[in-house]
Amino acid sequence: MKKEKTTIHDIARKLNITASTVSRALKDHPRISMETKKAVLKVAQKLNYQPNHIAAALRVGRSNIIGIIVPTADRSFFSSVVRGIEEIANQSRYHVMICQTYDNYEKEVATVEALLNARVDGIIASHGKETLNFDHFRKVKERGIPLILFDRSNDELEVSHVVIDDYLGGYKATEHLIQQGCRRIAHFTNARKISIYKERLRGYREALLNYGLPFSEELVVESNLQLDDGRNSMEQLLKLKVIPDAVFSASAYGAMGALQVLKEKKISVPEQVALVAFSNEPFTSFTDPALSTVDQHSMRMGNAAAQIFLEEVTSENEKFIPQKIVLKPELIVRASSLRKPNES
Amino acid sequence: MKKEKTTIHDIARKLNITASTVSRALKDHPRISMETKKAVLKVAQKLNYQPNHIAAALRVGRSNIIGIIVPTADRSFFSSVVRGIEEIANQSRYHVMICQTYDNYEKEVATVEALLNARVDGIIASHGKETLNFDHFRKVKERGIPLILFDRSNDELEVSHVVIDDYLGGYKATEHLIQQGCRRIAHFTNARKISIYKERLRGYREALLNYGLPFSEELVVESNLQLDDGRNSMEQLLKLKVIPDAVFSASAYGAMGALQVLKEKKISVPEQVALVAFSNEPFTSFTDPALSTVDQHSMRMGNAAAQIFLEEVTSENEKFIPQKIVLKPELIVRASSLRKPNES
DNA sequence: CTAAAATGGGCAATCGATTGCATTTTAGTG
DNA sequence: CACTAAAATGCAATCGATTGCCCATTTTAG
Repeated sequence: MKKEKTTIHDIARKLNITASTVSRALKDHPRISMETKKAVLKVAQKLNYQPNHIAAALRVGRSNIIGIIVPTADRSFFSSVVRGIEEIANQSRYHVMICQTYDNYEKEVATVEALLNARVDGIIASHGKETLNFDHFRKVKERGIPLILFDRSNDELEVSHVVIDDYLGGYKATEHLIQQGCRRIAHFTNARKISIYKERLRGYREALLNYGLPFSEELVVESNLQLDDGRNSMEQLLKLKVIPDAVFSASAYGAMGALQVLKEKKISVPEQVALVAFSNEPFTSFTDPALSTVDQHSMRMGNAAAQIFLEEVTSENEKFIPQKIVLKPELIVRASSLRKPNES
Repeated sequence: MKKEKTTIHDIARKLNITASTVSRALKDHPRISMETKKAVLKVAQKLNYQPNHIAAALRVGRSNIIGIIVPTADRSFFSSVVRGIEEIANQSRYHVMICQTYDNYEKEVATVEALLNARVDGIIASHGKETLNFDHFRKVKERGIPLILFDRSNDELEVSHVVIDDYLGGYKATEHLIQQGCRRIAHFTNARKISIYKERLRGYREALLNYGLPFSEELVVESNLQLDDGRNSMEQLLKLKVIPDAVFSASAYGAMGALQVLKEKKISVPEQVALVAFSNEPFTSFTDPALSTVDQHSMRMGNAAAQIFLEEVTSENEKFIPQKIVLKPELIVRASSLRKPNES
């Protein structure tokens, strides 16, 4: 394999000018004549010149890469956020580098380290469920590089973040169930008390309260919210003296598990037990009945995060005041919670 | 924001030695005494030294980054492959940079360019559906950097690739349906004739032939294989004088669309129409009935691709002979095609 | 017709780590 | 104690692009 690497020096030599001129010509610097620019461009073309961004990055101290850290890229929510980020970032000639932590704390710390060493210009992250210690993120700020958290976030950290109003989402979901006539609504929440789940729970609780319904501990089931957890939680609920007439799950997978169990036991959904889930994953519209969900406007979340990054990176020198953007979630009503079709 | 950047020179100064020694000490070079190494490590720690990989990359000409190009990261198949790649790559201190093309040709070309300029050490890619011209990939090889294609690939290109035996997958799926008693099996294929779909179709055809069933053009429906396409294709099939008693869809989403239509029309699955789909996306086990699928061993595919990369990158100088790895797909039988439960 | 301004480029340092080769230090041997 | 091999470290060039500052022509203005 021949790796004929063309550099600006090669171009310069060919034209009997210096590398500086070539560099400027390529960047359309005003101090270079049209003639020279054209000549340079032509030779660059002929020699198949490819700029070495590494060299440039070293010199100017910027890599034009945004590091993105997500627990996993295969959840529609996260990949949509990434897409939202790319949409904005690409317009400003930034590229993204996506890293997955698989919700593993060590891997998350290592990833931050790696991105820092790769000299990314900023990091947009959603931390894992295990993450309780945020020193690694603090380090990012100390190094003076923009950090934006999304979805899952942490208030102690003085960084920008864009989240959705989990409280409102929880409230809306619960209120909807109440309006559908449900009176004994259960809730699946995460055992790990990260804020998004606490907020969803709070919304659930407030809604009950507002509508004069009792809040009952036995109806709140903690788990990891995966499919099997949802199954177990549902089975647990079915053992109660009085079973619930609705379940609001803080995750789509959890709701899916519940749905499976209900179908296996021939309990009709939504007539006997109505279901609403957080996270509008695509598969939720494929189930039978289709799951009502709380949509998180993931794409918009990515847009917002990227936008903040751009602002933050340009206002570099001055002290940037961390921004906090809270998006409103949207309730998407599908068959799993629709008891009165006319009200839709 | 203070960006106190510690370099090896700072460490050197502190210890009255040279940067070379520090560099070697940090890399555990045998020519450096234990004492010095310890001292360097200590100071590095104290000064919170973070190596600048960009500088190193410029010098040694390697970035230790593998670029991954996928149409979209939010399909379970692709994200599993990525995970498989990471698994292997991380062990050898490589990081991955995931880029999505959204099946857009221009974006794919631009992405290759960007990765090349970012000086990645290798590219592992699955090209988009639109891609017919492979010059951008050819360029990668010309630059002497390893390129491995997976899943979707192209024979003209003399590069390594790891694919599954789409033919076998198509054959197995069809054979299974025949064994379940189906005699009039339809097939959803992609309108764009990329090889994976051609192979699946070929497998379907061979199976019919082998079992003495007629191949009928009217039973092969071309589309883009998304959810709505599946719906349309199914509706089209239902208009035939004699409707099929099974559908083998080349994509999971296509099968999902068909399933929806069948349920809406109260046509029982699998009794009246059995279904099998390619791609074992997680949601396929959530549907009702659960979809039988052909699993592509995505994680293993990623492992293999990364493995090839490593081999290729180490045998750098000698001419590397492109490897071709073909994985065997696995048929996962679920309710959507199980007419005789006992045979499972 | 001349000084000042504009125009077009060149020089050389720089970014931070790496590495072949040279040099110094240490240890070992007779 | 001198001498040499081995061990430990220093020197300086290098990777490729960028950029502040300086220099030489031209052009413009007065």
